[in-house]
Amino acid sequence: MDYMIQLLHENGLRNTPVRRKVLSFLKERKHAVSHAELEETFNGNADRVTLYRALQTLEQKGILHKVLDRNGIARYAMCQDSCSAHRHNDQHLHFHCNNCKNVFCIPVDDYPVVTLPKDFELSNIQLNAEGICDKC
Amino acid sequence: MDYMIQLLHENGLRNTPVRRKVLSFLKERKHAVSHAELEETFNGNADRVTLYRALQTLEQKGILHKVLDRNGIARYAMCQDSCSAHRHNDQHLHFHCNNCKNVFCIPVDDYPVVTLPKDFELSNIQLNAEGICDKC
DNA sequence: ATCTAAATGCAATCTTGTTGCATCTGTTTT
DNA sequence: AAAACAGATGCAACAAGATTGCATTTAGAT
Repeated sequence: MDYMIQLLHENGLRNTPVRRKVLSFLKERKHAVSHAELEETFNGNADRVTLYRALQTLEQKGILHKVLDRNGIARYAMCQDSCSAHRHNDQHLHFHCNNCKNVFCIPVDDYPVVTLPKDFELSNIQLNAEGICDKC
Repeated sequence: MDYMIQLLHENGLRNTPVRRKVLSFLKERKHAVSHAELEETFNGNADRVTLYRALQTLEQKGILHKVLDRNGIARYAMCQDSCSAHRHNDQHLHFHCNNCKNVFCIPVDDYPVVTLPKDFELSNIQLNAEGICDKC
């Protein structure tokens, strides 16, 4: 719990209940969580908008990782240490479970090397997989 | 133009103005197009909903390929010949231009092979790239 | 304890996409 | 060529995710 406070402080963010709770909730999960799920856990103790803004802020600071699920809905997960406000380390695979709809971040050893057509400038590559997760 | 009619006929779809126009428009483009863009080109001559339904139908028949852009918004492109109603050939990369937001389908030779954690069942993998396209 | 910028809560709004239903039209059949 | 019918369209209403404006509250600095 102390860690959350430090994390917020390091990033020049105020230590507020919503942010603390979002972080400690996501810390526990190994998969990316949607706004709706998060809102449920707050059980009416946080405004929808506040939650949206908290997630947005935490993502911009490089604390959370944002990934769109198969329906284009945003999900958030704790970043690896290697992420920062300026660069998210995307060198992992996002596994989308077709049953529970959860998104899992899975490390990948040999990331594919791709050559693009002329005049295409690459900034990063993402790998997405679809299937059924271990719990389903 | 005759080709569109044949294409619709082959798939047991009626030859309607909206479908024909959607197809001939997408035929010209080398990138995936959103509903909004498509609606613009119709200039008020097609209902929003009709357009949504046309795109949906064409995708279900394996004529169009659907891909979500960086904002979770659906974009459609003509499928390769290898696509069918039952199986979309996804063995290509989707390049998302950070400037014009267009999505390009780019063929890839060596598709990555990934090993997942225990009890994860893989059904398919997609490759997404981000950057700046040739025109931007 | 005071002060201020940052965070929150609420209402309103926007965008993407879907559903129900009455009407119209492409195609098939006679 | 006309009738018939399933399939396609248009309109209105709705739903979910997400954003914006603004007044109020609060964390943290002085």
